[in-house]
Amino acid sequence: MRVTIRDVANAAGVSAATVSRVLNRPDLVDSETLDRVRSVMEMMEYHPNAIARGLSVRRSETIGLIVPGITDLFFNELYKGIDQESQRHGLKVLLYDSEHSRERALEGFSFLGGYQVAGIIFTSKLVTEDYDPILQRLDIPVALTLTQRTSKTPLPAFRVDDVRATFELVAYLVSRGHRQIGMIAGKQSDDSTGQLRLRGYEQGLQHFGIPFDPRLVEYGQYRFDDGYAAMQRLLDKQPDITLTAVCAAADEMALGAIRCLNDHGLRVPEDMSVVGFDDLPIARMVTPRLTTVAQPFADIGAEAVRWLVEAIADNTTSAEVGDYFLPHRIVERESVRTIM
Amino acid sequence: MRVTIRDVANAAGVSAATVSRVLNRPDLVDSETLDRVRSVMEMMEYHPNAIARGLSVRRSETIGLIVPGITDLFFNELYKGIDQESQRHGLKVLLYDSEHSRERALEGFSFLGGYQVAGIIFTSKLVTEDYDPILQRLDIPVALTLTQRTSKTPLPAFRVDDVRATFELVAYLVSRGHRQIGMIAGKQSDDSTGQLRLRGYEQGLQHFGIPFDPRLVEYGQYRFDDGYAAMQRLLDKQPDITLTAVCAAADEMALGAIRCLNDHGLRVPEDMSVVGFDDLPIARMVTPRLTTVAQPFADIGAEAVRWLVEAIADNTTSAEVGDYFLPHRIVERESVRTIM
DNA sequence: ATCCGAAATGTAAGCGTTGACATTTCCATT
DNA sequence: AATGGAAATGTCAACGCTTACATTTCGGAT
Repeated sequence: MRVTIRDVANAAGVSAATVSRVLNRPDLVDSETLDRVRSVMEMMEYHPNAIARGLSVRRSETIGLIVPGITDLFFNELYKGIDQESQRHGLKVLLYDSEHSRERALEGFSFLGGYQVAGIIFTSKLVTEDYDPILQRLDIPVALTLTQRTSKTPLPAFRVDDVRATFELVAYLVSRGHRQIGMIAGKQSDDSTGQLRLRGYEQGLQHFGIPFDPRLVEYGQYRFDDGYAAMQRLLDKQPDITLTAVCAAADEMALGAIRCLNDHGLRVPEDMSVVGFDDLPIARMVTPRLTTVAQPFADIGAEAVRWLVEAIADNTTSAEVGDYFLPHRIVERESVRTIM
Repeated sequence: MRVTIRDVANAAGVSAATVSRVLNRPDLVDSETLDRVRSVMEMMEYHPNAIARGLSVRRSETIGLIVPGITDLFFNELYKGIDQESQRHGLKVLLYDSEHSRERALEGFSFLGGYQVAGIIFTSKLVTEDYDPILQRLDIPVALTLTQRTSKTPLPAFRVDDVRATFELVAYLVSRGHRQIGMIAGKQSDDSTGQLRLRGYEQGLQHFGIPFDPRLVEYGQYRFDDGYAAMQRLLDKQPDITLTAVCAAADEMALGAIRCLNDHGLRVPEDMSVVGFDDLPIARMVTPRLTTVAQPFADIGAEAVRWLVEAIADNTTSAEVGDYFLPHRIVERESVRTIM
């Protein structure tokens, strides 16, 4: 049987309330008592029961995190940012993997609710209107990361400006002499991010007077194999179309595209330039090092936590709601060739 | 205010105990009552409070997971395996990142203890004797993954046979005509896995009558940059030593080594063969695809959970303790050249 | 010495569940 | 109709902690 607050109290010759106070409001207890109780705690190896505390104060010092998939390569950085910032505020994070399923994501909310989380960070490709009922009923703050809000419920969204970033990526390519630029975009139907990046691509072309050709864009679900397959389809359209560069909506897809090109005996960047999106840790590990736009995943996570902490403190379920754009950055490496 | 079990009870005209029973022992309640209570729950959107339940039954349906670092590339797979198997048993996993620090790892135990976890999966480079006091005092089962037990406390360890696997890797290299094989090993001092793999390397050489030359081995801490630096040191020793292949103790270090080689204008596998260890998802994404030994991370995690579940049920803190070797597998890809 | 307010500590109820035990209901026997 | 026992339900304390409120202690001002 673990040692409880009462055991400590008895051993120290005080009441449980006093022990509780040395834990939570040490300023309220006599310095002598404080020392005594503390040393007793030490001696007895007392560790407060977070569950009991949670029940008593009616909320745990915990925030929930719902992610679409643990194995998504961006997950690690995002989690790191969230975890570290949470710790700074004495919060614990409870993880929930929605496995890219809408139903599981929805379940996630009530699951986390059962754990009395003080707030929830939600990451997903998409937040649609079917979330509204749940969201509305939730009496704890929710922050979105890496997603655009599309539901009616006002929710803050922490992300980069995907349109702008992709626009700049195209501009970068153009500045290197490219005019025939393909796109491997995110699956449109179920994903707002994919749409935003595609729009950025279109705007980029338009801005430089390059006509948009739908044949130059293929779609995928952000994974390596999707990138590979999309590149393959692009290649199959030759010689109908010709490309000097491909812009992928995610690093993983960019790697897939590169692999596909390599398998066809094409070299990057000599024969084809490829850019990605995300700047995953692996982007700098591969050959050629991938030119891409960096998303500050850790900052995005940390920022979301900060917002949550504030919202929790204010007891508003919606502090300053809106889109919070975090700065992206084009990381120039080796996967783009300059055309004269 | 969330709806509680008593609210449901009132609304359904039964006692809280009955509601509790429909939740936990539906067989004990009249089918009519069952339906009624259930529909009331539905209607009121009742979600049981896991915290209160945990306090009442004196343990949460939760297991703790302590990992050395979230950003370690193998983490995702391991977590996935653990999470999925846990779910199957109605368990939730609570994550704790020790950030590669011994102190934090130790803290992890009491932290998780505070959450009344029913068991703990511990992953780390090293479990030394200083863990013993804590481990011994813990009244919940603990399973190790990816680590060898070095502490006195008997703990089950789920991992691959590192010695054997590295041995086979060397054998593979030899079968491809290599005799001058370098090694990028794990930092010896603080890491048993590193030692095991080095031993496998030595045994491999010995088995094939190749003299062991300490100048051919360099050390790193498993990260990309360590691999890069170690490869650099190896290269610097030329022409004192000559190498046709390098065996890295981790995929990430193998990638670092490859980058280093590339930066020196050397091609893999034409100029140098490289093998890794882990078979991370990225191993198949890079060019050349990395030949490596696959660790079944997900299975390792799942297996550990299964053991834990059993130990929890048996209420032994140590069911069948010992080393559980999971099958590894050499994955032959493109980073090794056959020498005639 | 006396009194007062502040400081320190104690008391006890309550957080939402569960589970041992007690009570009631119901049905099959007789 | 009476009875026994199983089935269904209810009562209440307990889980470990916090917190509002009550009580005691203390030090200074009178």
